[in-house]
Amino acid sequence: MNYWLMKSEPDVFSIDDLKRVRVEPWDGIRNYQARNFMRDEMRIGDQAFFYHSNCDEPGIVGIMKVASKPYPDHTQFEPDSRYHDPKSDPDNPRWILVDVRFVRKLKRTVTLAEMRRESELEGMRLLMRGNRLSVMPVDKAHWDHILGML
DNA sequence: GCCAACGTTGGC
DNA sequence: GCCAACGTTGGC
Repeated sequence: MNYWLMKSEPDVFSIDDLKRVRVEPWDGIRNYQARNFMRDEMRIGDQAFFYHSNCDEPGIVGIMKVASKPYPDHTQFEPDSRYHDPKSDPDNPRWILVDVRFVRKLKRTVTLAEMRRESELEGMRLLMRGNRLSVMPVDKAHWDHILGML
C-alpha cells in the first residue's frame, strides 16, 4: 500500500465535486514525473490526500483511493480541451491518468502553513522548496502524522 | 548538448 | 497581481 498526495485547484475540481461524483478520472496531469507516479507506481486501493492548491487556504481537505489501473487521458486528444496535446500520438499516448474514488472529507483543512510548522513533517516532499509536483508520494509516517493533526 | 527564452505553478 | 522556482522548447 502506497500513499499519495494529489493537487487540484478547487475552482476547477474540489473535494466537494469529488464527493458528488464519487469517482473521477484525474485528468490534466502534464508533468512527466507526476505521470510516471500514476503510470508506474500507483495501485488500485492506494490512498491519496486530496490537496487544494492555488486558493485562499491551500491544504489537505480529504482522502481518496486509487480506483483504476493507469490508462490514457482522453483530454490530450480533444482540440478544445485546455489539456489538449497536439504532439501526443494516439497510438502511443503521452499522458496517462488513474481514476480516483472519494473516501471522505476531513473535518477541517490541514493547511499548508500549519504543516510547515510541524517538525515531524520535515523532509516531506510537499514542503520542499520550489516543489510543484501535482502528484507525489507521501511517507506513511507523514500520512499518519497529518491525520493525527486533526 | 548547451542554454536563453518562455510558460506554468502556486504561495503569498 | 507579483514573482520565485522550475520545466520545456528550440536555436545553435
